[in-house]
Formats: sequence, structure tokens, C-alpha cells
Amino acid sequence: MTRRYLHLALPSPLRQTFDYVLPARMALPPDGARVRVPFGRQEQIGICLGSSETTSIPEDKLRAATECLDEEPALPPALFRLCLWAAEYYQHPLGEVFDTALPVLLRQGEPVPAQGELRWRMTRLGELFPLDGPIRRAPRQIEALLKLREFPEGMIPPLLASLGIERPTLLAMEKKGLVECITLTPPTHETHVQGLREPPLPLNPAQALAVDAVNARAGQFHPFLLFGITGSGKTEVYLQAIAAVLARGDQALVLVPEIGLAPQTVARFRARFQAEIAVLHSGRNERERLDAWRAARSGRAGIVIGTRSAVFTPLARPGLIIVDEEHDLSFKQQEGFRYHARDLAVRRAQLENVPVLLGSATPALESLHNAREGRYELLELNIRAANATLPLFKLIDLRHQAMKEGFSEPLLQAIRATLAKGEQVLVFINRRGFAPVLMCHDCGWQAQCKRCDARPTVHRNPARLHCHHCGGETRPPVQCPSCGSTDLRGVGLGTERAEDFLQRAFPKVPLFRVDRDSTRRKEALNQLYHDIHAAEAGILVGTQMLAKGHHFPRVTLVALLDIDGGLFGADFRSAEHIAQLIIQVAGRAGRVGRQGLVLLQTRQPEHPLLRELIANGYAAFAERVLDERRALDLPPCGYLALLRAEAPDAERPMAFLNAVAALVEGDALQLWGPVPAPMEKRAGRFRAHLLLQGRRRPTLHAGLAALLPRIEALPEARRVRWSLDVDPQQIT
DNA sequence: ATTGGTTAGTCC
DNA sequence: GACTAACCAATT
Repeated sequence: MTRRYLHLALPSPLRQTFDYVLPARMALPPDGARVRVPFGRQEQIGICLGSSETTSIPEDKLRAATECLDEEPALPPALFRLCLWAAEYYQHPLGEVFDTALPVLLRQGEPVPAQGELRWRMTRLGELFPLDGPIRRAPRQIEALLKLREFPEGMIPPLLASLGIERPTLLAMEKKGLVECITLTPPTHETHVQGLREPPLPLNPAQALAVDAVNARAGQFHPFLLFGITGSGKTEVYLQAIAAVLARGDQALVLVPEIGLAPQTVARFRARFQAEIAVLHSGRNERERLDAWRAARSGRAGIVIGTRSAVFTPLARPGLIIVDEEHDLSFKQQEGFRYHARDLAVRRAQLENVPVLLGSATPALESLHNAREGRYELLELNIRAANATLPLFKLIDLRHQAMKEGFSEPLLQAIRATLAKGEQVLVFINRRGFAPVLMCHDCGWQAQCKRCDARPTVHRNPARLHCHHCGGETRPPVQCPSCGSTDLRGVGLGTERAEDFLQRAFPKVPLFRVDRDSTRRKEALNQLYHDIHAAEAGILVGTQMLAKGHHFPRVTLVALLDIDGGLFGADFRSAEHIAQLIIQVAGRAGRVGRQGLVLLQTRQPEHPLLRELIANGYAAFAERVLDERRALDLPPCGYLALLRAEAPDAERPMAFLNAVAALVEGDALQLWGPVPAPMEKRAGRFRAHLLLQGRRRPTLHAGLAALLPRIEALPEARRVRWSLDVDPQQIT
């Protein structure tokens, strides 16, 4: 009899598979099933990739698999193939890809189907057992036997306990073979509840067109880009497209940015649909995640809403995938397996044969490019719902302006006028804390983080120097360590200082600060939103948090205090990101029939991209940026991968990357670097990177696939922590 | 002499 | 990544 060998992916950073002997007692596991195996001197759970009758591993190294955990694969075929594809595309070890795709409890060996209900039931012997036989001196057992004969389907433990039948009695009877304990396995495929709780809202023609377009592609792969200005009713398009999916008995998967999964988002879905909604985000514990995962896989949940990693949730009957705010950076995992959930969602839709809908008011240039090249169908929503007009943009030239704590006089006048009308003002600053730098007024000394090449931010209440890069906190010095002066001052502007200043400038006006520090406490954010809605005139000061998701109907003036940093960032995507931020923040204003005003303070009022954005909108801006990208072969018109390395000293990362650079032959891949990272030292480690550029996607990928085994073989590779980032979003 | 820190090699 | 053996060093 020939032996079979299993090929397994194990959860380790090794880019290879491992072969094990399939023991005679074990049935052949299907692809995607979990198999427990000995690995080194410990045990691991691997994923089955297939089997064969031969192996290249010498006999003395081979070991036998311990057990198979799944009759049906833990990862259904489409997801299994998505993982294989992703491992290849991102050049990441397959075992770690599976690790990301599966809930932690499944990786630890929990069964895939939900644990069934426990029941005690009579056996065949028990049915026929004479009561005057050997049992006659055990009255409790007789009592139990009589009761169980009334319930041939078995009885649940609480019911037995209520009748005074105890567990020890049952265990004794089990030993004699009179009763047995069974678990009822729930059906693997369930159907979700259908129907609406509330009627759909009426659609404008553009929305109706979008819903019809998506519905027309049911059951086939077709990517859509829903480009809808803020307030144009994208969510209603999602809801009605989902309604059609549910009516067919299928399921919808909705991916949202990390911040987007606020309770009110889920509440809106729950209010509309009767179907069970499985919610997956970082705030849920492992048990809740597994429950949601099972509800999705069994088909019981009609809708699955989740953040990035929810793209790996199995669906019994997939019908539609939606990625809301598809431009959002939180869809890209920034460590370990650096996948992009939006891109995987498109690939998954292809494997599942379902349409995929990417929605945004400020689409990523990648997506706009795909739409322009005809790979995605563009659906546009240009009209704001509820008769709201678009806000008016104005630049405030900060040159030759007297400034008060970051506020120019024209801005203060506009704030005053808005408050006088009983309306609200939103002040956006992309920096939390009091001031970004602590400086000595006498000698110019600046506080420096010990573990990073960065200056810690000054915070008040409590007074702290807080490094936002490593999380380190210290007490601010009383005296300058350099000259001994006590005149240490915070320089620059953060949300705390703006709050301080505005409180003094407008003492009678309610003021709300919205940033990570003011909303750290659970429920604090909801309370803030509630208070803001309840207030009349008022000022909101905050960071990016104000730009995402939530809408403030009373805000008619939006002020962005300093956009110049974003316009000239180190990253080639800086302009794109600041434009998205400007449009998203502006979108918070003026929806209730009142014209909103957006004021941008800048020292670069002539900046051509900025002028294009505020004069002609995001689409026109994007066209110009795309032209620039094309000229430089930058994404989405060229393709990048970033090889990062870090170590406790500055030499080893550079030595490693130089060794890698020496491996690259031919001119298919252009190399940029290696160079130290923009912030070389971070959290006590020195970082450097090497950028690889290919003019075409297949060129880049072929180059990477050839390069990786050779990188792994480098002795320098063992002396650094290195990682490859395919399609990097942030070059930092 | 011990222990602690680093390095290189293995894991089917 | 987890683990181990081997090596070197400076602390009892």
C-alpha cells in the first residue's frame, strides 16, 4: 500500500510548505482543511494545500500528521484561492496569510461548526432494559429511565436538572450503556431572514441608475466605482443594492474604514433590514468574532459589515461586496502581511463571481485610473440630496497676515459672523496636543525624543511631552537642559492650544474638542456628538476624526488652519491625501439648505493643484495629479514595492539593503536607494528602505518573485528585521 | 564556574 | 517565529 503525503502551510514566516505522512486512520483532508501536526518540539495547526504519493523529503525527517480538524475546509474554495493569490501577489508567507484570514479561535483548533446543543438520550439497550433487572435497586436510575423513555429525541441538561435527575446518575447509566450524551450539529447552511423594517427612501435619477446598474450584474463579476460627492446619498444606494441581494436570498459583505464602524452606521443598517447583521471590527473579542464568522459562513447573517480583515469572512451565498470610503488608508494593513482590503475585495469578487461596489467622494487615484481605463464602471452622483448646496471654498493668504495663535484676522471675523447667526464652526487642525515643539526661548534648544528622530508634542492637563511615534511620555523639564533658562515655550499649534485660544476669544460659546485624547474614554465620542447636535451656535475643534463619517448639520463654516504641511509632504501621495482631507472635511458643512463656507489658511495661495481643487473640484484635481504620476511612472501609472529593514543600529539595515541592491540584475526593475527612512530612528530602531519600481505590473512581480529567495539566502537578512511592502501606501 | 547575551541553524 | 546549540564575555 502506498503512503500519501500531505502538503501543508504552517503559521511561520518560512516561505515554504511542509510535507507530512497521512496516517492510515486519517481520512484525506480537503484543500483548506486544518491539520494538527508536530513541528519541531511543539505542535502547530497547518492548512492543507493538497497531497501526493511522493515527497522530496528524506524518510528520517518525515513525521506523521496528528489529526484533521475539518471535514469541510475551514476556508471555502473561493477564500482558499484568495489566500493563495494574496500570498503570491504580496510575496508574503502563505502560512501567515492563512493566519490573517482565520479567526484566532479557529487557528487554535476550535471546531468550525458552532458547538451543537447537548442532549441526553436513551440507547437501544436502555429502551429494552427490564426495570426489575439489575437496575431495580437504583431508584434514581429507574426514574431517569422512565422519564427519558417519554422523550425519544433526548432531553437537555437544564430540563433533566429541573426534574431532579443529576449528572452523576446519568454518568453511571452511560457506563452501563443505557443512555448516551449527544450533540446536535446545527445545519451547515442556513437561510437568513428577509424583508425590510422600514421603506426605502425615494431615489434621485442618478441614485436609481446606480442601483439598477449594480442589480443588473447580479451573479457576475463586475467592478463599479461609485463617485458621489458628500451628501449625495451613497449609503442609500448601498442599502437598496443590498435589499435586492437579500431578496434573492444572497448575502452582502460591506467593508468600512476603521473609524466608519460607529454605532450609527450599523444602526442605519439594522433600522432598514430584518436580516441578521454580523459585525466584525477590532473592538470585538475573539468569541464575538468567531460567532460573526460562523453566522456569515452558515448563511444565517444576510449582511456582514466589517473593517479591513472582514474581507476574509466566508459567505455561504455571496451576492455583493461593497467597499465604503474606498480611498481610506485604513484598508491597507501597515505591518506584517501588508494587504490592501480594497484590492483584495475586487479580487475576491472576481473569484466569487459577484459585483463589487467601491464608493467614495474622493476616490483613490488608483480607482479613478481603473475607471478611466475601462476596468471599473463609473457611477456618478453629482447632486446633493435634501436640496443642500455645495460649500464655497476660499483661500486665506497667510503671508503678510498678523496671526493670533494660528488664526488670521479674516478667519476670526468669519467665525464671529457665523456664531452671530447661531450657526456652528468647525476648526480643523491635523495635530493633537498643545504644541508640536517645546523650545527654549533664550537659546533655541528643542526637546527631542530619546527613541525617535522626532520632537515630542507638548500636552497640557496633565503636562507631558508625548512622542506620537513611539508612544513615549516624559515630564517636561522646568529648566532648559542646555542654558538653564526657565523660559520654555510650546511652539506651533495643536488642538489643545486652539481650544484654549478659542475659549478665551469666544468665552460665551460652547466649545467641543474632538480628537483621540478627548474621546479616549468609551462612549465619550458619542456623548460629544450628542452635545454638538443639541447645541445651537458653537465651535468644534479637532483632527481627522472630524473628517470621517459623522455629519454636523449646524456647521456652516469650516476652517482648515494649516494645509501647507500636507501639500509638501515627503510622500508623492501627499497632495492626493490633503485633497481628500480637504474635501472630506468640507463635506461636513452646510447640508440643510444653507450655503457652507470653507476657509483654507495657506502660505501657498498660488499652488496650482490647490487652485484646481477649490476651483474645479476633486475630479479635475485628480486628472492633473494623474498626469504628473504618468510622467514619472508613479502609481497608478507605474508599480512600486518597498523593501524595509530595521535594526538596533544604523549600519545593518543599510548593509542588508545594499546587498539586496547588488542582487538586482537587468533594467526591468529600477532601484531607488537604499536610503535611511524619512525618520531614521523610531522607537529605538534604525530604519532604511529600498524602493523598487517597475513600469508594468508583471515586470515588477516577476522581478520580486525571482528576488525573494535570494534575499532570504543573504546572511545579512538574518541580522535585520525586514519586510516587503507591495503597493506601499506610505513611504515612511 | 556560572549566567546572559548574541548568532546561526533547523523546523517536513 | 520558536527553539536550540554554540560561542564569548564579564560577573560571583
